[in-house]
Amino acid sequence: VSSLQPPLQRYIDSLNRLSPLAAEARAALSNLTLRIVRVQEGFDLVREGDKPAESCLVLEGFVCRYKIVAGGQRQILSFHLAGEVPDLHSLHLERMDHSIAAMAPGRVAYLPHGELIALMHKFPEIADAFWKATLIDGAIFREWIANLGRRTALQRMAHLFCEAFVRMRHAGLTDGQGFQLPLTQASLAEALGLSAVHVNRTLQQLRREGLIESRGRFQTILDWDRLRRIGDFDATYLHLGKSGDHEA
Amino acid sequence: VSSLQPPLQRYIDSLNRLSPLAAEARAALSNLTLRIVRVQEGFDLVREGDKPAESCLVLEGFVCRYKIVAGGQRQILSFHLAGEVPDLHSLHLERMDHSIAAMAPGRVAYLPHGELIALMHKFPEIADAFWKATLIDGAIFREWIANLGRRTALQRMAHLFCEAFVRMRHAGLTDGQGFQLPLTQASLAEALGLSAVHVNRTLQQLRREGLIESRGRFQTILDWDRLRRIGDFDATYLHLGKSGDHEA
DNA sequence: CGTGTTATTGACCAACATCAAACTTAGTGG
DNA sequence: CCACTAAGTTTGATGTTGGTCAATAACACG
Repeated sequence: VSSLQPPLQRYIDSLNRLSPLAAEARAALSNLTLRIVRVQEGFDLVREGDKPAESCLVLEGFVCRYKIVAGGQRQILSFHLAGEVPDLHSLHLERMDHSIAAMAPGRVAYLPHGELIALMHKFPEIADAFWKATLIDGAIFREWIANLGRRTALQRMAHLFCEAFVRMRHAGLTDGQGFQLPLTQASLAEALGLSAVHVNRTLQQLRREGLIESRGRFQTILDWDRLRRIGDFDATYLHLGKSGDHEA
Repeated sequence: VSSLQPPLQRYIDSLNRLSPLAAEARAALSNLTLRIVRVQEGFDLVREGDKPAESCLVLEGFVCRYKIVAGGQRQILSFHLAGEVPDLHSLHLERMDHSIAAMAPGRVAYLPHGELIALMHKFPEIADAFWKATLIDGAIFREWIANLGRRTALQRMAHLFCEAFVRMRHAGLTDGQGFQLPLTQASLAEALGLSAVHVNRTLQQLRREGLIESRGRFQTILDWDRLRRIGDFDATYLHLGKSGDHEA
């Protein structure tokens, strides 16, 4: 429907970094049919139990995957920026085992599975890149398991800020040491396995210690090196290539 | 090197269930070169930081993936039975972001990446099955994130027992409601993000309430239905096909 | 300006960790 | 077959982290 969606271009570039794509492959990707939807904060792009026939590319905004557990509480599983496809796995896994929600107003493009599959058959490099993208997803999940299982609140939060910063910087969404994190403290709590109150206190501690600064939802990292050490953060698991680490 | 390794056969069967394989594809898989290694408990099959040129198939025993965090503590990320390949992802992710260790004496077969890649080129169904296997891995990680983030010690443990039981039953490793779980309470603690002492107490609670029975490392599930409810367990995420749920 | 959401604070509580010791079990060598 | 040992399990006492509840303050938006 549309050409020249910059986030689609970013997605193609990121695939190309994972597995070099021929020019025709890139062209074919940029001609995918996009069903574009504008989303409000809180809108579920996909729901647990669905059997989707499309995957979604985030065009604008900020998206998370989550599960609801017994007591009705929510656990956030991952965050996704513009230019990412959070549910590529639904190509192969019929039924969604979690939901995907917008954390901020934005736009997403649904990509038909049929076309994606056709592209993979035609261009094996695309299949490789898709697979590799889902593997990196898995690597991030593993790091989150370690984060939730073995780190204190302060460490977890520091780690999350490090991951957010590195990923946003890689996507060109940072402004120096600052970046927009469109999350309420309650959502942060759902990602970190903490209560909202404790998130508030932990955040204050990070600020008190001069590690970060918050101006509304805009966060600035004041002492990257110490933040990284506290959060026990090592960007290897993001598999971003050379730019894995960071100089303040 | 060897023919007729039953665990290899089981692995091929499980791939075949994920994506139907032609007879020649199955034959080709069964002719893979196997570098068989006998492992002691505690042995690292693969180490974080490695750039492996092989993936490993568990032939016998019980294996886990883990990460070491800042304080030197270990977080277990997943368990793997005989007939599973815990590090298929290393086909595409150059550097290991975690380690894999034997939790019990056993045997593993290392499969050369080169041969696996050749098979994927020759038989696209194999590539599909491999990919899908790694996606299921990811689904299990997601459930573990929810488990660690939002459930109490008792719920987590119940959930882990449910997952272990269902997976083992699916692999034909159960004896009625019983199964061998070759884990110390300390390892259980490393999987559940708890202390060993608290694992002990929680285990006692499960026993006191008539949910499970432990005879050494042999566990018997006494009240599946209640255990499942307590652990908030729904086998969908295991993507095992029809036999997802269970009748006591 | 209201009005609803989000952030912050305080008081109190529960879950789980830590430490240290005793007890049990499974191996091992004599 | 027994004694010895090391690993794993169990227990008790105590400490800490983080949760819960409830109220207030700060924003954001129409």
